[in-house]
Amino acid sequence: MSTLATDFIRNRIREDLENDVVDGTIVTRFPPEPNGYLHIGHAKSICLNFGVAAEFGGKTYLRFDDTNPSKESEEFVHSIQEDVRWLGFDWEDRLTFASDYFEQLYSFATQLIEKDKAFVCDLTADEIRATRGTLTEPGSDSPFRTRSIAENLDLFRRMRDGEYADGAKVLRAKIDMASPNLNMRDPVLYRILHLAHHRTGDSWCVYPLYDFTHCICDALEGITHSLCTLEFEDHRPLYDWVLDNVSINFHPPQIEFSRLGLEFNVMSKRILTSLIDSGQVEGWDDPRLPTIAGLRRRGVPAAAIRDFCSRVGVTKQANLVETSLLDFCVRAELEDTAPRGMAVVEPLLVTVINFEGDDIELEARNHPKNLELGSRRLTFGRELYIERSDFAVTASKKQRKLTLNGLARLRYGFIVECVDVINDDSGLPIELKVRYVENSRSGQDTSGLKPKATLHWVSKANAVHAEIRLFERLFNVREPDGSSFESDVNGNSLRSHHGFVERAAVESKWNPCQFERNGFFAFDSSSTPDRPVFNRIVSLMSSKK
RNA sequence: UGGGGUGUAGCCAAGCGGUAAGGCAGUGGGUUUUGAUCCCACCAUGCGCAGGUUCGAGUCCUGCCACCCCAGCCA
Repeated sequence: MSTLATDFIRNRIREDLENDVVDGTIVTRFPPEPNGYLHIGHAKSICLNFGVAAEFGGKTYLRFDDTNPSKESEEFVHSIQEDVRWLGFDWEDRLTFASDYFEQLYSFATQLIEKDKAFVCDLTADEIRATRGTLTEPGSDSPFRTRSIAENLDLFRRMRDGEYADGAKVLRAKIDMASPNLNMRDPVLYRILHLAHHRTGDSWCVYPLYDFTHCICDALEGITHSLCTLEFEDHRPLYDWVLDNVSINFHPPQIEFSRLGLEFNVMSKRILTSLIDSGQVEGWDDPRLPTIAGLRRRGVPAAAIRDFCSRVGVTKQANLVETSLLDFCVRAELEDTAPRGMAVVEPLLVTVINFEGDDIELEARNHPKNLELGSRRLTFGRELYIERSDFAVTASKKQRKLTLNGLARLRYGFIVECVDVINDDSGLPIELKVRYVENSRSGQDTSGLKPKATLHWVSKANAVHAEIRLFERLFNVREPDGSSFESDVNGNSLRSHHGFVERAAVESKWNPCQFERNGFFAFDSSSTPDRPVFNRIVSLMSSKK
């Protein structure tokens, strides 16, 4: 976090500053389309754009690229702002919308017509596709390409005035139908869409396309470095063409970097949307999703996401980052600060048969090293719970478990010896009878006993019933493409348990916290005081074999 | 077989002609009442391949190969 990043973009900016190609202040922008929630791939771009500006004393705009009213909505502009803010970035007064510039955009389009650089085309979408040519063959000119400037001006005006139906006409740039770059084959600049826009309402029925809009907005806002992902590399000539042919005295350079790939995850908004629509997950904030809202609900700290993005770096190489790196960042962020408590996910009842009288109060540190986190009282009594998986009738020497006739230490409490196991009809243990060693109390142990296992536990008197949700990867393939949810989606990605959490963790509202030996947890948003729900953010690292 | 890109360890990623950073994962060891944390050590005679230039090449040149992106009136 503290080492300053040196990637090809920051190097470029440093050079531009030194060579005075920008005058002192660098300006970037994060330009999401409000047609979905943000995901961790967007976080990479957000961290880059806002991070770079902060590092070089510059400014960053949050600009919504809202040129397609058929897909966009106010819900998404709200969620996106919330997510960017939560990630820790501030656009101050630089919140803009491409739709703020619709009037200027329209007049720039008119300019293009006047310079004979654009024309109104009556071809249908299918006809345009058919005359675009292929990757290896040139396209052919539209029969409307030779319309007079005056006619084009008139027609474009009438498009705006609503005289034509959707799709009846488009405005096209007049470039080169034989260009090897398909984006340069007279690309469509404006289309007719009789659709209300979430910000401009019914003011417009013609909407500009990305290639025409984005570069102009960048120029108008004085963006000194327009950073985008690799798939726009082929659009750069068009980005430049538009700015070169319109009266704007500012021309940002477009610089492309590779998108983030995270194994066992999808970043595609299309696939994310279908996951939600098909009920595979609960919504955009499902804790199994790599969305910012999902990560936040799961309990992942924003700082961990920032750290992750910084560790991943910025290059032009296609990448598929392992989830272990994200897990590492989450653990690293929580290790020093998360209070420790104990929770039993799959409880097994334990009766301490030689325990009599009042419960004993024990003291437990809330963190093994960070003493500022203080300590809490634990009660030890006749009945308590341990983790089912911590008991086995017999176990190898390698395994650290409580066994029949074996010893184990209850963390911060006493050493116990299991003297009997009671099974249900199917042979599953339902209760353990143990004896505790009176002089083995933590901190004042004179028993001389050294059990291999230290177990987490919750005494019955101190236990709060809680739903505990454990997550696994949503997909069981490293690079899901969304083509087959049936085979690719992990049916076991959510396992909900009814367990017990020690009272202090619930009452003190530790969030996030660590349940020792189980992982880091956070309250789910569905949690209520009398029905706590915990999400496991990430398990602990384990060297167990 | 058009155009645009990218190839350095299992995964990221530095390197900008002077003899392969760092992180994650992994392995071995130490500390430890969380199989956690922390600490130490190990982990590319090798940089997609083949030639060439050079005293010297991951870095320069040539030729191959592989992979990614592009034929929306999406962004």
